[in-house]
Amino acid sequence: MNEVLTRERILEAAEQVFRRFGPHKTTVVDVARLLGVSHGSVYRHFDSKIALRDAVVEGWLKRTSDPLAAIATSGEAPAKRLRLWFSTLLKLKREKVKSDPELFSVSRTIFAEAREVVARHVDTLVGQLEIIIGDGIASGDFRPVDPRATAQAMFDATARFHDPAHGAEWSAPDVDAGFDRVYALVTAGIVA
Amino acid sequence: MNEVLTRERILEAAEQVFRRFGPHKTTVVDVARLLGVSHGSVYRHFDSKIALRDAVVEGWLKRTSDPLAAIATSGEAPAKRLRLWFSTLLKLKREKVKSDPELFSVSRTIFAEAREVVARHVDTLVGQLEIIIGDGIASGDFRPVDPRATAQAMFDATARFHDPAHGAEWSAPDVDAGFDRVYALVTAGIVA
DNA sequence: CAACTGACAGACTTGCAATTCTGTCAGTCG
DNA sequence: CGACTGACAGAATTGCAAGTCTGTCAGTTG
Repeated sequence: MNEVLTRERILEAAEQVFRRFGPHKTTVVDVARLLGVSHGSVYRHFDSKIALRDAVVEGWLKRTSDPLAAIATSGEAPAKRLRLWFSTLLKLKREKVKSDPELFSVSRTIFAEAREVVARHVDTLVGQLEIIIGDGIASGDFRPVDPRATAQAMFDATARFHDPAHGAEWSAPDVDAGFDRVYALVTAGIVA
Repeated sequence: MNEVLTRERILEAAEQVFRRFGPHKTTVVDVARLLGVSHGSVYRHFDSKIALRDAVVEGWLKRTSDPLAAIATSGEAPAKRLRLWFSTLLKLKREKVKSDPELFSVSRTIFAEAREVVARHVDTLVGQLEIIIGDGIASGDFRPVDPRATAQAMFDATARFHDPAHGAEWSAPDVDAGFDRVYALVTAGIVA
């Protein structure tokens, strides 16, 4: 209340309110109220409600990409690292559906609206895959494929198992078997 | 008007009205009116509006699976046949989004609500892929993989390019390149 | 008597008045 | 003078009254 109003404090409050009321019900006035300021003050730090929402989504997505970055740049053998990267991605995504299915289903809409932020996130993830594949080629574990194109293709090929658009299918009992089949197929194409 | 009222005539009329007013706006009374009967008569042939809608969608999906069946059982070389099958699948799906986005969007709703119709359709398609892959193994063009599991994996791996949940992404300019990358990756794993 | 109608109850949808929200900006405060 | 407020216009959303639809069934028709 009596501290300086910063971008960070607003983001923190916004996330708290998003979580409580859901992103669509949340108003700028709600966020301002939690901070004990008028909503006009929020507009000194964010150009629009959309800018604020995008910033919150960005932070939220970062919580997925950061642990994956650690895996991508670890010293683990590329084949093992690749498998761990994917299983962690699926684990993180599924935890999100389970822990808050309501927020997850709303997040699908939010993602569709915040295309740019999500595109950047996907780019980050594909970049991480590219590093693993590049390392695998260098070590001779993978065939000399184009790392960027292959990273993109692997990400797209596994979309059914990590894209929020398919979230409803993840509770089926045979999803794990389905992913294993796809993973076996796509890695069959790159292992030396 | 003066002919006997059959399931087929109702389906025909229903499809016509669906196409004209959009499936959400269409009422059972609209369908009955086009046939010159009361809506009560429609209920002699279909248990509910949902049953009628499902039957219409079933016929619609058949228009995708029938031409694909012809390709799957053609005498073409398996590798070429596989490629043709997929490019036809994508072409048909994209035509549907373009020519009738309203009807297309309802099929998305049906995915969540009445899974049975769609599940049967997907089973049919995977079965067709299985035939092509089986033929390819017999001819020595493909490695001796499990045809059913591989068919399922190929279908899942290409979901982003044919699953209605991703329909909005198909208008992007780089989708074709994206599909080519994924196709190259998954076939790299099976060609002998 | 089989094929059909149309009135009906309750579920669902629509339109729109009332309310609430966003984004601005002239004005206050320390 | 820079951080902040709050009244305001127009956009967006909500709630709910009025209207429409689904599914049924007793009654009509050829």
